[in-house]
Amino acid sequence: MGQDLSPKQERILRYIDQFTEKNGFPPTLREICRRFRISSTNGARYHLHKLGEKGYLKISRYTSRGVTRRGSESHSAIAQFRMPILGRVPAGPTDYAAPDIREGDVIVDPEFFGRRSGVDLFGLRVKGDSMIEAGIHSGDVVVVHPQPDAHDGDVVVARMEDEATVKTYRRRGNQIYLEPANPAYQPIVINADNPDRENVEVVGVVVGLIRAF
Amino acid sequence: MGQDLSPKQERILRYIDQFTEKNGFPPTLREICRRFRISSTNGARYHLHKLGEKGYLKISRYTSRGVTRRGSESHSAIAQFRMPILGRVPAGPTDYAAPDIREGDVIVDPEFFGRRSGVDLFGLRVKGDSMIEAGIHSGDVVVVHPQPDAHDGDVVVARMEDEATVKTYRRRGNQIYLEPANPAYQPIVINADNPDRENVEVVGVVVGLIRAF
DNA sequence: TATTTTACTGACCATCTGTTCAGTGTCAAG
DNA sequence: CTTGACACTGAACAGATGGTCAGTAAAATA
Repeated sequence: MGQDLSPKQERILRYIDQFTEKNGFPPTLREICRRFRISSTNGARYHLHKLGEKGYLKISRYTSRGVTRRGSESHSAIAQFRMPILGRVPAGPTDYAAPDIREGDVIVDPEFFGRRSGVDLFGLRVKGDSMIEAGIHSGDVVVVHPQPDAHDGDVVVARMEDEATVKTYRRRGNQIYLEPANPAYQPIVINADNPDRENVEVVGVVVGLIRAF
Repeated sequence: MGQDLSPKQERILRYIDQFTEKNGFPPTLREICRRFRISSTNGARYHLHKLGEKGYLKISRYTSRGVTRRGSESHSAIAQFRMPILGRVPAGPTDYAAPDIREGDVIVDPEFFGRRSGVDLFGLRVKGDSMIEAGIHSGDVVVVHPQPDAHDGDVVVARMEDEATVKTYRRRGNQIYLEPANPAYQPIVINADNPDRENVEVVGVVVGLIRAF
């Protein structure tokens, strides 16, 4: 890939990268025109839409500066995200803003964990050895995407009463099992018809793990 | 710092972060107004200029979407480090630049792994299950600090012949053991007086681990 | 109690922005 | 010579955008 671009298109793409990196926002049509001595906005527009068709740019319609990088290299895009590490499970649905339970921050790369953006990810420090056979040890930080449901086999963070646990989510018929990866612990059963029972709630899905030795 | 902001100002700052992360460009005055139910652009403008004065935002005059983060970004720029992920152990001492074995990049936070700088860290994708009891699974990426020696108990990356393995480093008298964390595998013994023997070499110490689910 | 600060409203303006349309010159292939 | 793709020009337009001004209601401060 990259061979399907004309020299000018490649230069324009580079300019958009540079401009965005330098200013924090993409250029307007007219800013591109000035840079490349194109006297009509439609000239720049022509190239941007070509680049859009080829998958190198995303163009938001009727949106000023609505031209952003897409695709393979993904280098100069700001992939980093400052993720809060929490000591215990957050109270509200996604309201992890409470600073009293914030242990610190880590910079993570959402792309590594298969997400385009890291906006609502949070880290949770694991206590206990209930998931030791899944390679999740006490002291590890799991990267959590908050969501109230999960797929069969997902590793999830669940809240029971006031405690948080990391478990594997299993669905068998209308029964939901939260299975620990440790034979010393018992799985938790939730009736799918009435998930509120037993005061168990899926907080989110574990999308990653980081550990410091 | 951070205490000099009103709750609303903090929320607006968070919104700008989230919007920019999601869309690739900052919001307009009116987009901020809509989000916070402010009916006048001057209401949003008022807050943005407060945030600008306090150094949290840079505001480009007469520029659409000309509002960008300051401060937290420069803070995170120091901590962030783009670490190469390698598919196999590098050949030379710290010569991991060879692009043919570079699998990709991740952005990591060296501080999380207890290092002030991440300049020479590299990632290594683990194959095999020799360290499964230490919570290191096949497919995990270990964060390696290249160095030829280690302390007793360190998890290290060692090269034997052409293969790389992750092992626990143990020193007993003048004997060095590289112990797998899997009873199915045998420990490797190195004579401390002559480490070159048996063609075994410590490549570096594992300082961290990252895993995508 | 009086004054200042905070956080806006509402109206309006000049300019900026993306979009559209009807053409134009260049160049290579048929 | 003709056709068609490419890379534009030039003009016009509706709506979006940042900026300005005068005023206000509530809260904090003196």
